[in-house]
Amino acid sequence: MGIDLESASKSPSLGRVTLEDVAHLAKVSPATVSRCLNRPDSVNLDKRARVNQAIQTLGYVPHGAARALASKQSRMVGAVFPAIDNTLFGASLDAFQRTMADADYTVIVASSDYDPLREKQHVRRMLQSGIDALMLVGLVRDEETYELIGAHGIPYVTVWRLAGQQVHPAVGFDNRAAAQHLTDYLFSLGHERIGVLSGILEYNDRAQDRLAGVRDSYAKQGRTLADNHLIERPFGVEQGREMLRLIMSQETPPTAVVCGAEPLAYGAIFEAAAHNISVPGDLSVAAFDDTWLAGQISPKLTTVRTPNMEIGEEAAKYLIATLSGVQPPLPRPLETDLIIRESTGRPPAG
Amino acid sequence: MGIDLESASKSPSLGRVTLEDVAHLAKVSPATVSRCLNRPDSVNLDKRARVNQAIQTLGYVPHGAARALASKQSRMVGAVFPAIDNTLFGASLDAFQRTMADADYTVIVASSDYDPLREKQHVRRMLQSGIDALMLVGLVRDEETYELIGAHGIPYVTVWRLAGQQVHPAVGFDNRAAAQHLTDYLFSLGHERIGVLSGILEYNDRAQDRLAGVRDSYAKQGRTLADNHLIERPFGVEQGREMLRLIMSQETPPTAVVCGAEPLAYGAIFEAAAHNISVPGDLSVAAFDDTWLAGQISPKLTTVRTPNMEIGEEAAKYLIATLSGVQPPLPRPLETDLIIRESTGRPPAG
DNA sequence: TTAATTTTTGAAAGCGCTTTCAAATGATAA
DNA sequence: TTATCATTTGAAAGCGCTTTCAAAAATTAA
Repeated sequence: MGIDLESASKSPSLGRVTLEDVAHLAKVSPATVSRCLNRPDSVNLDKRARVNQAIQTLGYVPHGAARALASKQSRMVGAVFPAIDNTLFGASLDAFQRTMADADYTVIVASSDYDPLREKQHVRRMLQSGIDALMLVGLVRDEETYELIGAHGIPYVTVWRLAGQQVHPAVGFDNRAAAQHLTDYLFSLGHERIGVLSGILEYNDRAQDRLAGVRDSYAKQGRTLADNHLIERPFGVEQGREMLRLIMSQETPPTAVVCGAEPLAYGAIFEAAAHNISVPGDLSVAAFDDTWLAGQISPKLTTVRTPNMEIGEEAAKYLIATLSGVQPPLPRPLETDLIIRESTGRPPAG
Repeated sequence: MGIDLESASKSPSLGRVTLEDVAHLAKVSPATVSRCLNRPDSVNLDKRARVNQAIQTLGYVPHGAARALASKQSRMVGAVFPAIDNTLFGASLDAFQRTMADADYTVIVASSDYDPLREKQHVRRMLQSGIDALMLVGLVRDEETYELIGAHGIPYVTVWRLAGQQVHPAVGFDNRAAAQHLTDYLFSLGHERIGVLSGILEYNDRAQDRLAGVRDSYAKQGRTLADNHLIERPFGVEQGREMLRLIMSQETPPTAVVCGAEPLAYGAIFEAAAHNISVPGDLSVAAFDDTWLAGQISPKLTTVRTPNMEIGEEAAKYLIATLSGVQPPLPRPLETDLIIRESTGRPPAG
């Protein structure tokens, strides 16, 4: 059962160093050691010193599972993203993890591949691991996922969109308004046929919102988005190229396209170049995200800057506050900016 | 103390559902329920059915911390990357997480920002959380970090380079050989002055290896890399631009540059374009990574394809095997490919 | 100085599971 | 049928911590 003072020097790595070992060495009770770890102020100064000293010399590392079992909190939080191999969610995850680490939380991460069932699996697994809180992207998911979380009674937050009618706490921005604003701008340049290159809409409420925003803008013009001016494909440059080809081969092609995400826009721009379609001369291209490439590529991309890092950070802060007993105000919507660069302009004369 | 048969229906969410509750409902002992969870074959068929049924109706979710405490394994593994907000490590993380999830492991992730002290912090925290295994990038780190891991006796694996002299298990590829190969190619085109645009070398053995590879190639030519043809900056497009400006303003600028990572190369290409430096006419540009952009940008980038996903997957497999008692063979070096595209060519005539 | 409070401490009872060990059951051989 | 062995089962003892509760020590008031 652990080590005591003398044997410590003799057999340094004989089994795990426990809190009890520390207690022995420091000549206090285990309870006191525990207090030193959790509420140091509640213990006498010299005893605290002795304990810290003992911890030091023994190289004691608390046993998380034991703590979690006894205290009913693990100091672990979960985050499930649709994908984690891209800059977009990567930035959110990075900020989330940083903020959590600063508050001494560890983060478990998983990617759902835009699949609600897979997401549910991950949530279940995380719940089982004992997470204290959870971050999820968007609001649309398998109902059972919400039930699982509810049954465990842990706080959670959804990100990358606003709550809408829903009751779930949300940290994000108004995709719909942003899309409308962007489309309004395109209309204001004189465009009349504005196409949409969207990611897969199913299970992706952010994409749905953006499409709705475009439609709102159309409606304001007393127009409607032509069916053949909306194309839907998975996110990716290749897909962007393909979609551009498709949409430009319509009988009456659009003079501008709104892309649901930046890779799509890059694909569109590359493919346009390959077909001698001038951007923005013949076709305006706009998108969302404003990643590091947007301002570098030629033509520089007109795009809506989305608060990727802020989302991760604010979501973490919200959860941390909730966990520490503070009931934080519902997070305010984050801001987006329309960044007008070179890829958009007036429609061609003809 | 939990719920029993009748009260279950009356008060569904009154406290946590425990294994004991399941045992009651199924009319077996807790031990048997535990066996159903862990080694189902060791329990009688109809009893197993009763238990599963009970689990179902009660919505029982095992308590991870309790399991970890009793069984001495948490089914959690850790991964700390220098950064997680980029496609490169993102792809590794993604593959790692996927593979781990398939083996029913949960992954804790953190980013160290290329800072060994921060990395040590994260490792400590993860160890405390009770991870069963750990993945780390590169070999160079605070010695104490290795000691911590050693003291806990958990398996670990390092990635993104080969083990070299070191005794640490490593899943990766030979950065040095790849860099040499790339530089050889540039020399074979007739270049004589090949510059290097490197990431920060300190604490980044991958970057150091790549630089060494370039030097190897120089040595083969009986030449040496001029000091002012090596520039070192953090990874980023902006930095790439800056470095290109710097290196091209030397008295005798290089006719080719090897970039330590792709963002640097894009920066270089963009900045070259801005200064009417033709790529590859006036300057050849080559890099590492082969991300989604490399083949799309103009000029298409000559680059070394690195096995990002494979790394994550193989690292996970290695750890999973080790954890399941199989002593896996030390992982073999992964392959890289030199992908020659448009950004490299013969040096200018003059 | 002593009594009344407040603060600090330790003993002990769990937290929810796994796992040993021995008992009970079932299968097989004689 | 009975003896022998293999398979299933349950009782009980932890795993390493936290936390209540009551006792002890330190502080303040009287």
